[in-house]
Amino acid sequence: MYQILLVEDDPQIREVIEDYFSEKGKHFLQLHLARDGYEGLHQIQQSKFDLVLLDIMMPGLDGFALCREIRQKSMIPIVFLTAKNREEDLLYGYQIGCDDYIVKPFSIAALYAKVEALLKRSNGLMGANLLQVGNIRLMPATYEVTVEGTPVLLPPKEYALLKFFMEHKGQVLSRDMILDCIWGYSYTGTDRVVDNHIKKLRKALGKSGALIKTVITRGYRMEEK
Amino acid sequence: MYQILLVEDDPQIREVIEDYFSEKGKHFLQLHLARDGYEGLHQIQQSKFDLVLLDIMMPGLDGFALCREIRQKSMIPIVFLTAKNREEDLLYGYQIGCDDYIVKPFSIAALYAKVEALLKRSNGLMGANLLQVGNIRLMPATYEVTVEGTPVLLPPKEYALLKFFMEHKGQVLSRDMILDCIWGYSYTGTDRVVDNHIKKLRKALGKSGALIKTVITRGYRMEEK
DNA sequence: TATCCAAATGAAAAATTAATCAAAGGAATA
DNA sequence: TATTCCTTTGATTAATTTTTCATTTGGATA
Repeated sequence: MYQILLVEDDPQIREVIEDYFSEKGKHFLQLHLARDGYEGLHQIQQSKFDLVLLDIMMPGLDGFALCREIRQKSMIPIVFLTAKNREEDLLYGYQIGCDDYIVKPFSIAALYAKVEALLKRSNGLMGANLLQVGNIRLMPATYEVTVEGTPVLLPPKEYALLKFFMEHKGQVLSRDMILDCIWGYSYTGTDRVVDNHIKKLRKALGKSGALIKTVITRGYRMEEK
Repeated sequence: MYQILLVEDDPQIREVIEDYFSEKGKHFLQLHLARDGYEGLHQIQQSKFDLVLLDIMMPGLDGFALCREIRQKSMIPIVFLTAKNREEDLLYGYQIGCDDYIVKPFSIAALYAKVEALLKRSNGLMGANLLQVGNIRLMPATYEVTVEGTPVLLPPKEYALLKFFMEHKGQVLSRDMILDCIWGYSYTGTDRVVDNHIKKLRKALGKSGALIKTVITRGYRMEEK
């Protein structure tokens, strides 16, 4: 039984979603409600969820802030519910790691379908805190990495690098950012280190190493695929 | 020019942040330093700031106290810098009105990105985050460019050129102006470079390349539509 | 309209800049 | 101590930027 959390301040929307989900997904999922960001945060700290539906505009702690909070420690799928077609907001949402969004006024059926798809996708993968890109898999809990099913042993820096890339697949990551995040801001050496570790990582990943593309003058990017 | 105040007792962190911000944001923001809560409070009473970075743990007046103090009269964005993952602290931080926080040891790049995003958002400038002309779209945050939905990878100069045109669509931009803005005042070469990059850019944009018109003897202009 | 000149285009070579790679010394770890 | 890993270095390769120049286009003028 999947546990879903809906964080939404509009009681009417809460009710509509609850009705639909509890009917359609009664053998499949269970919807929990939070009336604002703080309540949502509290619930997330209390229990485990498989997916979170987040309204962006809420008094107090808004959807973005809550999303960042969640992303500090979890990769569970997050879907933003956003009023209006504010693409700028969505862009920001993607930057901080949202998985999808849906624009109000939306069709409940569409939302349900989205949720179902995300759950299936993350089933046994992300849900169990597992990162997957292409046929590279990384288990943060055990530090295990497999490529096409066969285990690959990575030294710490390469592992951290791979994890960082997988956590931010699709994004261009500058050498500066990589250095800050993996080496720490007190690191003073040259940024050729990054190149070299990228090289080693690509080699270690075999064919899948090609998923890490170089974006000249800007850094590197892992293909979403 | 945005005015940022950093209140932090650790000289090393102050220095690292100052260095990074004064380099990265030199055309954009100005960082002011305070060594403790009292100094911070004093500065805030003296001048206007657009954003405050607050260390939580400081001798004397701590970050929370200072935040409450600031919130008495101002809603400017406040970002906490907090050691360790002390969630109770953070929760309390949100309650007294902080906008975001970042956990030490943090990535300077991440902090910078956060600050930039908050400044833009609080200034309603976030809309300027997605440029669209015809069916060309450019996302400054991710360097992504799409034409009719399909991604186009542009080399740095071409990207900068396109961005410049999209930011000034409809205007005739002289080669001099383009050189000054993209190549910089110190560039001394010929202005045929512009022509050539225009040529490559048009080619890269396919049919949409025709949106960049040449205005003979005056320069180039991007059609608004 | 024909002619001329100035300006813009396009292709390709040259120069510059960035990324890759291998090797070796140093540091950390077992 | 032995081993593995990290970092630096510099040579090599790749990509991008700039220049050059022949060709084409546009606009003014006779």
